Amino acid sequence: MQQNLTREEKRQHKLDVILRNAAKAFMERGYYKTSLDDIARMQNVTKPTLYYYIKNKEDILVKCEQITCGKINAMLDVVMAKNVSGFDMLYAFINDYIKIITDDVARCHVRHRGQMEDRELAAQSIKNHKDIEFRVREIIRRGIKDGSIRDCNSTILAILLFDSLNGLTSWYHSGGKVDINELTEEILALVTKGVSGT
Amino acid sequence: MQQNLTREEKRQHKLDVILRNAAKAFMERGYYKTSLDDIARMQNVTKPTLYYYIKNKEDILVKCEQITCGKINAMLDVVMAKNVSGFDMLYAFINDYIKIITDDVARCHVRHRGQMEDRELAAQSIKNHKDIEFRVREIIRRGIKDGSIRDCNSTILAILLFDSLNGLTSWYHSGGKVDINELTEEILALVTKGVSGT
DNA sequence: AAACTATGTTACTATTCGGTAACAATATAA
DNA sequence: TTATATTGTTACCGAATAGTAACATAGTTT
Repeated sequence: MQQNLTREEKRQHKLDVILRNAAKAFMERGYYKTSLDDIARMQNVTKPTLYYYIKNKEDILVKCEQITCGKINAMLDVVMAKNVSGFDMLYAFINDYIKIITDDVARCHVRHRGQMEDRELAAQSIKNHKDIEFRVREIIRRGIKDGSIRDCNSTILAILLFDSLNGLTSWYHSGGKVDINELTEEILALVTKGVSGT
Repeated sequence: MQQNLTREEKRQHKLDVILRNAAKAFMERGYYKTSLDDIARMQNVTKPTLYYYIKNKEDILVKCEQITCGKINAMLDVVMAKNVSGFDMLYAFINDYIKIITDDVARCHVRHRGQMEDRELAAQSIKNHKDIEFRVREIIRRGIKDGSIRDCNSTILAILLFDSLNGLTSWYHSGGKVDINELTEEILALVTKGVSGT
């Protein structure tokens, strides 16, 4: 029992390392320019070993997605349960979302979302994101209803919001020059007030 | 002479068709999942024929970029020459930018910018975008100076702006459900006023 | 018409890479 | 200790595909 758990934990940990390294490489060199041999080398193992942890190359993307969507939905559960205005919910969501997606695994997911070659997997991937988008739209609708958010097309706003936040993944990476707190401040100010001068 | 021109025009036209078809395919199936044979088939020619018009596969991306950046810079020349406030310039830029990038060749450029395998080409590609970003930052700085734009970090604002606008390329395509004018309206309202309720 | 140039084809090469079969070693359990 | 499950390796296959060489044909010029 104790041994089984330890073994299972070791296994889980190795999978995490694989995903993290693969995600990082996919972001730096691109999915197709990163071979499974490359990824295996990072772990100091050989390619067939990877197949003990993943089903195939695409499965790496799927697993990155599951982890990331799980985090986002859990965060949304918390945020949407609060008894605050729609605007405050949206504010909290943006704040937390930035923290979640500035991570290699999440960045990898955002960049490759819906691009699996397997039709079913791609469809599922798109659905996962649509579900999240729908929940944010619900937040926006509540905000419009309670007057805390300007009356606008909630669908377009939700998409635009995700576009700008997800855009971060292509240039922001922890350890860079821009401080995440300043970045978050600027984004929240921009989303809240827009660019107009006083 | 007349014939030479016609021949040159025909050549240019064929290149345009190749770029347009390739760009569309790259957006739908992805760069690596679209083979040169696929692209050739769309023109009803064979792969080697393509090499009469392009240097290699990456050259398609380079040419899409040249066309698109050319358009954007020409537009910026016009917009920045106007004798109006920084805010009005930014407004005009956004309006025109949306029209430019909702086109397959431009979308292809945005999606593959800086991802060439050739180091030099990738560097040049990034520089091309940075130059444009710098010009927009200049617009923002002018707006902050003349008070028409809220005091903010112009670098971050420029990046965020491009992120949200470029994000359009991954979901908006002419002929879809969303009307480009309504989309533009919503974006301009969002950028201008933000999401806050009155 | 003849010479030349532009445009296109068929057939091939070289390489990369995802995935697998067969086998080896190590750890755990009985 | 012996049997079993887990984790890893070496060596290989098959398919895809970017790019090229050699050859064919149509259009243009003189």
